[in-house]
Amino acid sequence: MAAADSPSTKPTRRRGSGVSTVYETLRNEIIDLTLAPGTPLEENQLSERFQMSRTPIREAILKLSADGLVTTLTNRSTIVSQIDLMDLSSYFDALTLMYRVNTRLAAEFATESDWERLEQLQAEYADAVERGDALAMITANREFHLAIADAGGNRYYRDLFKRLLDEGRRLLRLYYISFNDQIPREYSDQHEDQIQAIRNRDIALADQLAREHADQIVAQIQRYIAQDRRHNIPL
Amino acid sequence: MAAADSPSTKPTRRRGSGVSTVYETLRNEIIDLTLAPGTPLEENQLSERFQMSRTPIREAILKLSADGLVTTLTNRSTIVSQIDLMDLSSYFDALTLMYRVNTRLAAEFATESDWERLEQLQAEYADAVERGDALAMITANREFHLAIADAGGNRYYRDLFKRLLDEGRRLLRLYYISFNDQIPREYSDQHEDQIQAIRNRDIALADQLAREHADQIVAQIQRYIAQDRRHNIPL
DNA sequence: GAAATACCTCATGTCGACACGATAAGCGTT
DNA sequence: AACGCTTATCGTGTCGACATGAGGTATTTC
Repeated sequence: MAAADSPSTKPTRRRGSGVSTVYETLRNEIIDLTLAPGTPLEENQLSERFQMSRTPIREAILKLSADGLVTTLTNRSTIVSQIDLMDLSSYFDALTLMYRVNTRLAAEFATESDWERLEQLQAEYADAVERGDALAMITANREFHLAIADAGGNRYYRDLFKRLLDEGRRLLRLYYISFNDQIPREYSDQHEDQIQAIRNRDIALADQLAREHADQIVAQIQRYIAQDRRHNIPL
Repeated sequence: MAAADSPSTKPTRRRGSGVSTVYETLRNEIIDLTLAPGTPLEENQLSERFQMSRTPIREAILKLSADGLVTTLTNRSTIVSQIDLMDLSSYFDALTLMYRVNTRLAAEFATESDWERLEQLQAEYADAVERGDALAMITANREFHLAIADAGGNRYYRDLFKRLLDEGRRLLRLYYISFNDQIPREYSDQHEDQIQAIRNRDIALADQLAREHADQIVAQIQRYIAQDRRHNIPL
């Protein structure tokens, strides 16, 4: 029964791997702006690209849809979700709040191993800053903040924070572009201060730092967008 | 081409309706505890029940999984998610915070039409309380609070709030059971006070009321669970 | 020449079937 | 009799094909 006649035609990836492969690949491409907002995702095309049937593709797209990363028009193609500038204030508001509550919880509940993980991730971040590697910065930054959320231990806050960081990674990209991929040293140092506050279980200070950190990022992005918009005003 | 030979064999629901039908049906059954936590969901069985292929079933289950309502074990059956009592404090914490921020935003930004909608929903809620109809209470209560979130206008807060209300509807069920499906009048009145605070744009008061409302529900559920647990202590 | 209409194209929604993995059962061995 | 191995069974993961509905296009009419 083992019709192993043509092993070449069967790369036979592991059984349940199809969906997650497609999901993670597309997710990264969307977040890194490799796939621009508005880009249509055709199942057939993806099917050919990933060398698998439409079924896993479909399920991956469904997951992306649940994450809000793609928008699916019924009976019509699904496209990469737009970054809508209308909701920016909502976004910044939520991001700031999640920064704060997660940092507060981390200051309250983080354990020694959490501290170590934070310092390790911060080291990676600092290294990326040193090298001027924007992609690495974004990744490390995300990991750093997610680690804070993990240390805080609230699943719901963590999930929303993750969503905000992911959905906003496209915005964050703007943030780094606005510095020409060179983050001033002081911004990186903010992370260090946060770690210290968390270690000292100084909830008030941690909250304050988180708030400042968020405000700073928000202000920077807003400045960039305002500037960018000026160029796009149609006359 | 129109092979309408056997119209009886083709009830032919509308094209894209399959997934959402299954999704909403199962979702309600899970939330109403008709499907107890741990119940396995077999695709074949559901396929037969809903009279459609496994594909739409599969996609519906995937959406439920994204909502955290079901847990899928790879290559193994998917089951209705457990209500894990470990995360209760996280849950209550997040619920309280979402109560507060959404109510604050509503107090700040709600328009006249929002007020009207709130009063209408509150009337429905009061009516359900009057009749002692627990299911209607839960539904109306959910609608009421979601309306507040809508009035607040922050998509991210709204979505998390919705998730909390849904995921917690199973818990909320306990809340109502603890009153024997009879909500004391004063709790219902809290809604009225909230509407007033929102209308008066009294953010501080709205926040205070939201906090008290949430605290109250949390305390009640915790009391119920503590009581319930005492019976289950194994010796 | 412009608008409305009918047709055509094509991506999605749905279907039935097959393959693989994992558990459960049956068998043989020590 | 207990343990390990082989085999049966079941459900998921994946596949290719068909049906359907929504745009786009060409044609026709005013």
